[in-house]
Amino acid sequence: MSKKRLSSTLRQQQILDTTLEIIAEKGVGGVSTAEIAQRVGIVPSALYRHFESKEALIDALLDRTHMILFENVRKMTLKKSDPKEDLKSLFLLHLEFIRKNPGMPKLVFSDAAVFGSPERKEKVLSIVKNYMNKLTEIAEMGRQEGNFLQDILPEAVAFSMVSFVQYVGLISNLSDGKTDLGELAEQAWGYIERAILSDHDKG
Amino acid sequence: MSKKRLSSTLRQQQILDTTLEIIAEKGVGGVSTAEIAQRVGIVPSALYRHFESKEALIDALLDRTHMILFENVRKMTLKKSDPKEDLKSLFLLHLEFIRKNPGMPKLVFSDAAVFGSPERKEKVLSIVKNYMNKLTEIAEMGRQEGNFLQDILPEAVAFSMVSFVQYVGLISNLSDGKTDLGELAEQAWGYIERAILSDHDKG
DNA sequence: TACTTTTGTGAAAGTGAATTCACTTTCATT
DNA sequence: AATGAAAGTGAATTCACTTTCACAAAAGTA
Repeated sequence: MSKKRLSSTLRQQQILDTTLEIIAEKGVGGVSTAEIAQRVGIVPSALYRHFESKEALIDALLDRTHMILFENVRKMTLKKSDPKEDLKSLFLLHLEFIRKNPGMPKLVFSDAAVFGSPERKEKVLSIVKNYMNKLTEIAEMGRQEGNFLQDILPEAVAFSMVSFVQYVGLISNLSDGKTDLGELAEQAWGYIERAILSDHDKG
Repeated sequence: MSKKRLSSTLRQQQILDTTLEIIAEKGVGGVSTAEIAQRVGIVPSALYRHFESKEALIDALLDRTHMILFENVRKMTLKKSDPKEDLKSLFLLHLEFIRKNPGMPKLVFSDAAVFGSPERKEKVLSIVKNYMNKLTEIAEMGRQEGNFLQDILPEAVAFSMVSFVQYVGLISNLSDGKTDLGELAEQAWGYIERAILSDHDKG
């Protein structure tokens, strides 16, 4: 009933936000125009003033997610103090991010992404690759600048991070938040650390 | 047209096989009674002679998958010759298995599993836990019997294996089989190996 | 062969969801 | 205030499913 009118650009962002929220709760498959509209406070058909179709909406969300993700990872840098702690804090930043934005990994790793149209898959693949490249780059920088990380495998950092996100996502979804993410992360980090850090970095 | 009648137990297995095939291609969300029936060579409504509903069919498939997976992992054992090679061959067995049964990880890690009913999630969680426990057990045995694997972290093996499956699955799906799984596995193994094997095992 | 049970068929009913469209309301601009 | 464009509404449409049901055909059994 609230005849609040919003400019299209604002409404669009609001719709995308809401959709990501629903994805966080129910996954991409759980998204319906009816629910988006209801949460936004408009009627389903009104969505079509802002997006051509539901698929286009998801694509737009993917694009926006790509940007945000890229922005976020761009800001991450190693502080080259204690390289080991540094790397760990990178992981924790990561964890913090997916905690605050639980919809993003669920969108990127969703069935809709994996089994979508070729264009959709292309899009998702480029997100993942881009992301991993950026992470690899960070690790590479850390290796060059720090005098401790000589034996690091930059690709291993990227690989581990992505695996990490997937794994944490899986477990926390399945166990309905009953699992302590912090603890899970600590544990996972323990394994990952060994893969990333070289012998003399460990002791 | 083919008025071939099959006993229910046979038909049931055939239906489950076909469904898993479709899942491998299109994901759980891509499964329809129409397509199952068509591939099996019967009419959609005939499916209801064998399963109460489509959901029940997926549940049955999950149960069967649980059994097969458990059987498979039960057969895996370390041969305690060269522990490093041994562990690697365990990974390769694993890879081989998911290559031959691409539907299984896609079913277990699907949105339908992750966002399904509480019972469904319970079921999937027990599959994953069971599986990881078994893997942990194997690694533990390897550590006790072999005289090289003293510094192994059994849980790290399980963790790495699951991450591995997820990661390989993701990349191979997204890149449409254009990625060489063998190569990807080699690379991933390189990272994982470092996480699992202790210092003196590496050299 | 006759009878019963089981499996398969085809049409139809029921569902839920995306999308279209003619119409209305709001807002900015003049 | 008048006008036009943009945003919102509600009803209707379409579509792809799943599921039900009465009937037919096959297999098993006596």
